[in-house]
Amino acid sequence: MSGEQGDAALDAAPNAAADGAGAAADTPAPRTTYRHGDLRGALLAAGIEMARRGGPDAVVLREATRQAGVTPNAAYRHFADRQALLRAVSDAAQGLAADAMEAEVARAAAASGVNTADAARRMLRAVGTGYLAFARDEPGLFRAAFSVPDHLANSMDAAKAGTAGRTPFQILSAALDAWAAAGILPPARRANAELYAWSAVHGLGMLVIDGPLRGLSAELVDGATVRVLDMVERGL
Amino acid sequence: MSGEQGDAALDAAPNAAADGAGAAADTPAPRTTYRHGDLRGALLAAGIEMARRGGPDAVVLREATRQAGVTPNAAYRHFADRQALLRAVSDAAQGLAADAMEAEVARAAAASGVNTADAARRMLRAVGTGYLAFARDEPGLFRAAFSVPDHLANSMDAAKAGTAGRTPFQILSAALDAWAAAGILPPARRANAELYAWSAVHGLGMLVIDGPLRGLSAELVDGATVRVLDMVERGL
DNA sequence: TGTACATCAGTGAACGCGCGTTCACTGATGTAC
DNA sequence: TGTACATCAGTGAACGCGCGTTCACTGATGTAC
Repeated sequence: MSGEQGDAALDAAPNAAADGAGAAADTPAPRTTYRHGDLRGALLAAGIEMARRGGPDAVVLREATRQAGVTPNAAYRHFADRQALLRAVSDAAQGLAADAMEAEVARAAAASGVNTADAARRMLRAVGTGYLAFARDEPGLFRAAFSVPDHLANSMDAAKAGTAGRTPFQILSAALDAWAAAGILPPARRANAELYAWSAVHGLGMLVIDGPLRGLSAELVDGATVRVLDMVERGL
Repeated sequence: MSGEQGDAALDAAPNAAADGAGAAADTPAPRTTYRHGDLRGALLAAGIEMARRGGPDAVVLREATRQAGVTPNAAYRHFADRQALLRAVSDAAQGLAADAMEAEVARAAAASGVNTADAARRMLRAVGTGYLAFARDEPGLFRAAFSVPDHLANSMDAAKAGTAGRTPFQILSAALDAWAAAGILPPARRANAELYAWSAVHGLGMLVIDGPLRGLSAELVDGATVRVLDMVERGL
């Protein structure tokens, strides 16, 4: 399940995944070879692109094969069914979210001073900022990553099971560990703190891209981002 | 748009909407009269029931007419198209969410003492608790209420426009007004406070019913609810 | 170095399905005179 | 009080669509000898 996160689509920078994983992605340029070469990658890339444009519901198996220049049923050599493709897309989208978060964390780390507590606080804010930047920049992928019904294990179980990989949940956990290490989060409050912090930023993201606050002005969303992070910082 | 909130389905208690608004709802009991009597209500009730079971995507026009014991195109006498039905369902679901929140608020008010600040705090917690109870009890309706893409105006604009009706947003606003009145929320912080509080509870709801924290144990969710509300209370 | 053969990625055609929506219509209703 | 008629809620049939999935197949690959 999250083992699929190691795919080519994920190792590249956020945008590279869509326009180049494998061979022919969106252009149905007729193959010259009988074998496709990287059909799985092409289907995944097409799926990611569809999710980008329309969220998880827009991921259509047949359309993915069309974009890959292949017969519909060829997909079944690589994915058991549509659900399986969707899960792979969701995992990839989570990986892209993680990219965005890590990029923000790296930026914050570069600007940080020596004070550990300060650095920890900055890191957590960066995690939230990156998460929300991803939600706003890529609402379709955001929903594909974090709103896929019957996607198997939940993040906490996966993390406990020790599944490797740099998931959004694990990045958040690391930031909270840093808080604990810096002494600004008492051990008693460390437990499940992921849930509370995540809830706040996730809620803002969903309300703004898909919910009753859709269409809120960019300024208000910017302000809300800062204020929600303030609230988390004070409230933890 | 939110003018549709005055429908019969909404004036009743949460569950009454589904099993009794209009005449024949889920049982396709053959009509005796040529006219249906309350086809609009029956279609809406059927739509609500479908949303309850499977969220907004499960709202199917044809199925609604089937449940109402009517020809597919008869629906077009009452709804311009599927979107219009979905919007009505979404409005109704928001009304049911408001019911759940108000019920919780009433309970809290009954238990409150004389201290205004305390009462305001309790009220806000009740708003959040009711909201999350609704999310957990009726995940399908919750998503129909708060996750319908291209549902027209956003809640803030609707509230500013003075649209009447007791929407979740307005209930939350009232609770925050009570905070301001009680002097526990400085005027400078009152602005847009809805966004921050709503984000936190909405995020928890979405993560838990539809997101990567799906399947979290009830105990953990209970605990998270309390802690998220603590966080909001401290953080505002 | 050459050949037989197992493997399996992709083909081609078709399936059943259910959807939203449109057409020209018919039947019951209730209002005007 | 009775009748003509406009209104409009519902019928019946059909449309085009695109989906996911299955079937029996064929063609290229690469490995074993």
